[in-house]
Amino acid sequence: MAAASRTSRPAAAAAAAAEDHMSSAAAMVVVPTCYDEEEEEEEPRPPAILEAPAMFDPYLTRTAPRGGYWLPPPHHQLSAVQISQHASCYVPMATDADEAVRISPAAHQFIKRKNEVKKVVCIPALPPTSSRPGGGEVIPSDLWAWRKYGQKPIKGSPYPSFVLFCRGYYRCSSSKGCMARKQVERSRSDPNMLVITYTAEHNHPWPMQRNVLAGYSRPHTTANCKKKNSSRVGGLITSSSSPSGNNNVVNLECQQQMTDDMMTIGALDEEAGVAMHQPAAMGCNSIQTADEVFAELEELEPSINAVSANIYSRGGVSYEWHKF
DNA sequence: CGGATTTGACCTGCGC
DNA sequence: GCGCAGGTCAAATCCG
Repeated sequence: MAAASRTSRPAAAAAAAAEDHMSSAAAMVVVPTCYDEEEEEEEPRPPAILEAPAMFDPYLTRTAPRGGYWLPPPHHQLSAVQISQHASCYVPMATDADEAVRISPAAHQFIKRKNEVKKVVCIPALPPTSSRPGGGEVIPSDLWAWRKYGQKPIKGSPYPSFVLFCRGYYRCSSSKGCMARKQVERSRSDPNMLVITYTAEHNHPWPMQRNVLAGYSRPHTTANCKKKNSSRVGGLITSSSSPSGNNNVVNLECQQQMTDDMMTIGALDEEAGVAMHQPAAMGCNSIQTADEVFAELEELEPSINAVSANIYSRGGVSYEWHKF
């Protein structure tokens, strides 16, 4: 990225390398050490290990004290979460306290633009499975309704033309005038890691009824997927270098939407491990498994599959993380 | 008809 | 001032 290349700051220089290790945080909830401009040259503080509150919800604004870790309850450990209280924070690795995860250069640039309070959440993008088909309703942890208002390809991403590597922009639609926003993107090094950046605060109480989740609840039905396929295929690709018109891309897009939805409803809900596995509830019931998606994707972009092949295991329950 | 997504265009901040 | 990249807007379109 140009912004990264233009800066000689150690933070920016280490950002990419640090991202490479994010995947290893897959079973930990982390609240990072705040990183101030004046502390740039300091070593990362050794984090304190705390016990997460029983109702810990990464999608809300709870944070641990400076330099602390949240150790999630066992049933949360399927979904990795990293939270930073400010986007300018360094996020210490969950599995390696000696090594800090730096925010991406892009985020760093954004921080310098707007001195806003942000919260960064990283979770693995798990594919849904049919382990609980048509299962009971899972009350979402994140009751906010988000409306997507933009999407941009991420500069510096290995394949910016793929929706998989685009950044989505969402604003709160629960209440008009609410300035809360979030950005959703994939980690560059680990496409299965989703980085969510929350900006601003909600200026209204939680919507207490599920039917207000308009932003989330719009079903991504097969019809919607088909719609994308038939009338918006071109829109799925933001660059001419992509294999437009290929159904594989549509499937990938559909899967990412499902992943976004999982984040929106709160993948770290008390039933996190289960909630992630409801294709029927999520709509788009013709979704492929991640393996299938990436297997087909290999035909389009062999390198992408090389990155992704080690992301999921069957059923999306266990993970093995590799660095490329 | 209301509310959602999509996406090209436009605006803004930053480094050189 | 210029160019680049991120962020936002708004028209088009779709869906229940």
